This record gives sequence, structure tokens and C-alpha cells, in this order.
Amino acid sequence: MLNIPDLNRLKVFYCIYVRRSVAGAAQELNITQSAVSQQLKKLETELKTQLFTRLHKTLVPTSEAQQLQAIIAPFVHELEVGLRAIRQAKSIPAGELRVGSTHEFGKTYLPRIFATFRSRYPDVSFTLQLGDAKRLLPGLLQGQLDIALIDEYLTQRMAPEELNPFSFEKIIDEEVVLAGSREYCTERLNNDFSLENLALQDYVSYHHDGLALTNWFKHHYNKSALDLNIVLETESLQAVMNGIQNHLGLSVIASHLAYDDIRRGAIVPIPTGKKAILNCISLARLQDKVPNLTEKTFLAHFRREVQQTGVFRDFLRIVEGAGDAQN
Amino acid sequence: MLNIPDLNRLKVFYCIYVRRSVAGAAQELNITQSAVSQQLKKLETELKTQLFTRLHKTLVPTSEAQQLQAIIAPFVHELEVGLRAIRQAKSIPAGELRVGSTHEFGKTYLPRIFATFRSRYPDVSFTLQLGDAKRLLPGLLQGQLDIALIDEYLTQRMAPEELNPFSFEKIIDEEVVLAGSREYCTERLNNDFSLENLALQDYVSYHHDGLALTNWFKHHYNKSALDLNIVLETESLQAVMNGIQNHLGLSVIASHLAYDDIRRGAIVPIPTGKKAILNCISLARLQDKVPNLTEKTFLAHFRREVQQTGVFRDFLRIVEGAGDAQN
DNA sequence: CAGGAATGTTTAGCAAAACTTATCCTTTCG
DNA sequence: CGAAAGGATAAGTTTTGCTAAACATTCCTG
Repeated sequence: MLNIPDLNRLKVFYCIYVRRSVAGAAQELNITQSAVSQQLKKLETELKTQLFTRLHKTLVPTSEAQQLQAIIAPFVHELEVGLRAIRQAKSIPAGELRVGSTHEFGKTYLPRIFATFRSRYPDVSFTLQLGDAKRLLPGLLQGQLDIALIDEYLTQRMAPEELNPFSFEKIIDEEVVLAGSREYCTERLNNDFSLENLALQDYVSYHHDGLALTNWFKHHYNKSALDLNIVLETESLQAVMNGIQNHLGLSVIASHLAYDDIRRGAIVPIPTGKKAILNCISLARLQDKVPNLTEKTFLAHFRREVQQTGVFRDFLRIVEGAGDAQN
Repeated sequence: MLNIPDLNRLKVFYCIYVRRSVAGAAQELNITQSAVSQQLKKLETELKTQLFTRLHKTLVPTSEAQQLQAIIAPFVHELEVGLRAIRQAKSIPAGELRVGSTHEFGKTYLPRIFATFRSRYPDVSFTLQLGDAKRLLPGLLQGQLDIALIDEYLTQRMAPEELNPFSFEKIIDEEVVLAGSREYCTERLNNDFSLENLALQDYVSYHHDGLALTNWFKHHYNKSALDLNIVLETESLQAVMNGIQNHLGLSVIASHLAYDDIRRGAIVPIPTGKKAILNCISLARLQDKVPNLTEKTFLAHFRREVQQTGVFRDFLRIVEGAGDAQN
């Protein structure tokens, strides 16, 4: 249990110590000399410790007073700086913005968005925590995060009352495709995209959300218990992309992550006739949280940036194109 | 001018933050929920900043709250530790004792006295500031020192009103002698201790108080304007002692500082027939200062140690003996 | 599903502070 | 020596912090 004296008295003490004078402190605190004198006396009796030796004109701090001051002075300084920063942040975005995100999106796009934001508002710093909804939503609940970017499909498996405190806003639909290198598709698949043929292939499994491959087959062929040949299972997107590029096998990826390779035809999304799975990335926040200026400004910036980013505007065309080609 | 909010409200905020609960904070602070709720609201309006997002059961700190807490939490911790130390020091001597001393005395004897004291009271630490009365007495006045050991003769030149706030207590009389090595005394002085002969010798000047040599001749021969041949002028007592031991010349020193050498006859105090100059080392304190337990205990220890130290008990015999031998 | 327990907010009233005014004491300085 | 300046003290007033009570909401439990 907290056992500390009246902190306002410590503030008075601080002023007395700095000015070495009751009258001076009174002036600084905009109260009468009498009030300061009384406060000091009360503090001394509370602490059962004499803090100043009264010496006619001036006050001489005792060893204990010096000890106290050594604790209080840095705090007062820190507090003044901190409050100034908080007040400042009401006119210009400043301070720390704590962002949570899914791994791929966070690693791939957020740093650039942070950078462009910081170039306009250099007093803002960011913390970026990566993880899935199961990790990030509690982060919002416990106040470690201001906003979180999560895969919406993950929230669909959570109990509705768990989602109650949050608000969600769709940010982008990312297209989930099964893809392999052109070489792999022509040589190993022989461009035969039938389920039977696909079931015989090699696969690279990206293991952050776990169920990507299963979901893909469920969606496109309504098959859930396929025994696929996983030749690489990794948590590293880099490793997955390298695996595909080097003809190791097929993998489920978000198409925008391989935007350039798909455009060039170096990587081929497997067409199935059905529309691609759309995984919605949502912006999650605490429902009742009133965003401060920094957060508000960043969210505006964020939405603008996302809209202007080609990979998000264009990917539907690409794969629709691919789909059309097959139809 | 100090521009910080009501510190007690910050204490309440701290409790709320730690427990993530108004009710919890109320329990810890031994007040009602209502009071805590009101305090928090006032703090938020004062700061014009929302600190918590109200979420049904729990409170979720905002970024600003986290900033604030990052400032307050260490302070609360420091304060608790500091106050515990201060309270502790009322039953067992503890904390810092700030001692000022003349150079020679401080360097030579205080470390041992500090050490013996600390072996009984290991929670006490010391700061030792060396200097003359002109430096140390202001240290007392400004609260940087608790006690000061000064050469009394230096205070005799100060205005009485300057000495008003202090109390003095004689600690030891140190005997100021002009001394040289036995070899120097026999070979260079030919054991002729007359003023005329002394005026022709080489001298080492120890320059902390400046006037030692002048004073010695004034006292013993009532001569004030001698033009002595200073061959080494230094602020280092080590250097002075080395100079004497290596037959560089004569120097004024406190006899107890060369206690062993004088006993063995390796260093010889110049006899003049007159009694030696006695320089009184006094303990100076602020008159009105009430000593705390640590200070009181140390002063008792200090007086006991000084009395038991042979060099202070014995030096009068030594030099009286030397004086007698000449008479 | 209803009702009780727990959490937080709000309002009104009261009691405990903190503050002010006035007076006194001491030292310092012209 | 008297005025000025710093501080302590006493008494009275004002502020404000706290409690009590009532309300709203959510959670849990029989």
C-alpha cells in the first residue's frame, strides 16, 4: 500500500528548496508566505524530519532535504517536459503511435507509410507490433496499442461478445491465391489445374495463420481433408517467396505481395474459375476510444496512402484477367 | 514558473493506472470510488486529455496515460525507497554525512575514522570536501556540509558577524613546527638554530594556507619580512614531506603528520626555546542545526577516535622534549 | 432469464484542508 | 534607531476533497 506523503507539499518543498526561501516559493506558487510556511511545517511533522535549518534570513537544507530534493527535482523536470509534449500534441501531431499489424502487411507496407507520415510530422514516433488478431486485439484492450490491422477472417471464428468492444473498418481486400513460378506451372503442372493434379504437387506452407492452404482448397474445391505434400513449412514470407521463385512448389500467398512477379508472369496464380478468396484487412480500434490529434491525422494519412498504393487498386484486375483467360 | 497539475491527482492516476480500476485505486487509497472517479475526471479536464478509454469493466489507458505513467511510476518508486531510507535513519544511523575538512587533517585521519564508523554502521556513506575555512563555512551555510573541520586561526581573521551563525568546538591542538631531516640539520645547519643561520637556509613552502612560514617566524622571532629562499612551493603535502626527507630544505608542518619520523629522529623540529605554535582544529557546525541520529552518532564516534589517536595525545611531549633538550 | 454483484459516474452536502489576513518575532541595513 | 525583510503563528474564511446515495451498465449465477 502506497505510503507517501501529500505530494503537493512536496511541490511546495521543491520550490522552497530551489529558492532557499519561503517568501520566494510563495511568490512562485502564487500563494501567501504564510501558506508556504504552514505547508513546510506540516511536511516536516509528517516526515518527523527537519528539512531546513532556520538561519535568520535564509533556510539551510539538511541532509534529508537534499535527499528528498534529489528525488523530486528530476521528477518535476520530467513532468514539465512530458506535459509540454502532451499539450504540444494537441496542435501538431506528436508522440508515440502504437500500431499492431499482421506480419506481412506490417512488414511490407507500414514502414513506408510511417516514413511518409513522419516526413510531414517528424515529432511522431511509432511502435509496430506484429501478430495475428489473437495477439493484437488484447493489445488494444490493455492499452498497449492504439490501432491494429488484422485479417478479418480470423475474427469470424471469435465469439461475438469478444469482438464487442472493438470497431472494425475495412481497409483493403487482399486476394489470396495459390501460386507457383511459371516454370513450375508449365513443367510440373503441365498447365493442368485440376484438383487431381494439384493434389499431387509440392507445397510451401506459410505458417502464420496456419490455415491458408486448407482454406484455399476448401473455398475452390470444397475439399477439406487433402493430404498435401508440404516440402517447406516456414514462418518467413521471404522463405515462401524464395521457395516459389525457385520452383520448390506452390504456395498460398496474398497476390499483392508478389505484384511485380505476377504482372511479369514470373509467378502464376492458379486459376480455378471461381473468384479468388478475398481476405479483408481491417483496421481495429477500441469502439469508445476518442482518437487524439495524432491518431486522427495518421488514420487520414493511412487511408489516403492505402488508396493510392497501386498494388491494392490493381490486383483485382490482374487475377480477374487470369481468371478470364481461363474461362 | 512551475506549471504542473495537482500532484495528488497524479498519485490517484498512478493508482488507477496500476490497478486498471477505479475501485482498486479507491481501495488502495482508502477512499471511496466516487472520490477517485472525481479526481480522475478533474485531472482529465485539467490536462484536456482523455487518459483512459472507459470500457465497461476495465479502463484502457491511452497513449497519453502511458506517457504520464512512464514519468510518475519511477518517481513513486524512488520516493518510497528514499522515504524508507529517511525513516530508517531514525533508528539506525544511515544516509550520507557531508564532512568538510582542512586538507591535511581530512586526507590523513578522516578516512580511517570513516572506516571504523562504517564498520559499525555500514549504511552510512560520507562525502569529504577539502578546503580551508573560507571554502567550508559557506558550505555549511548553503547546506552542502553537515560538519566542517577547520583551522581555528583562520577564523580569527574573519569578521565576528560572519561567524555568528556557527558553533565551534575545539577538537585538537596541532603543533606547528619548522622541521628538517636530521641529515639536513646536522650538515647544513650544523645544529645552529639561530635566526641568522635559519635565514640562510632553503625552504619548502606548503601552500594551502599560504602563511605558515611567515607565521612561524613571526611567532618565534617576531620577524615578519624575512626573504627566505623557497626552493619548492607546492600544494602537495606528500611533496613537502618528500622534500624534507630528502634534505631539500626546511618546512613548516604539523608535527603529528610526521609523528613517526620525529620519534625516530629522522626528522627534527627546530627548537627555539619558545613553545610551539598551536593550531587549533575546530569542529564547526551551524549553530541552530539539530543533528540527526547519524550526525550525533558520528560526532560521538569522532571525538572518541580523536582522543584515542596517539599522535594527538603525544605530540606535546615530543616537542617539549625537543625544546627541553635545547634549554 | 431474472436478480444480485461488481464497476464506474453523477449529484448534493458536509467536513477537512488549504489559504488569507493580521500580528509578532528576529535580523539586517541605512 | 527605525524601517525593511524574512519567517512563524493564530484566527477566520474559502476551497475542495470526500462521502453518501442514486443511477447506469455489464457480468455472473442459480
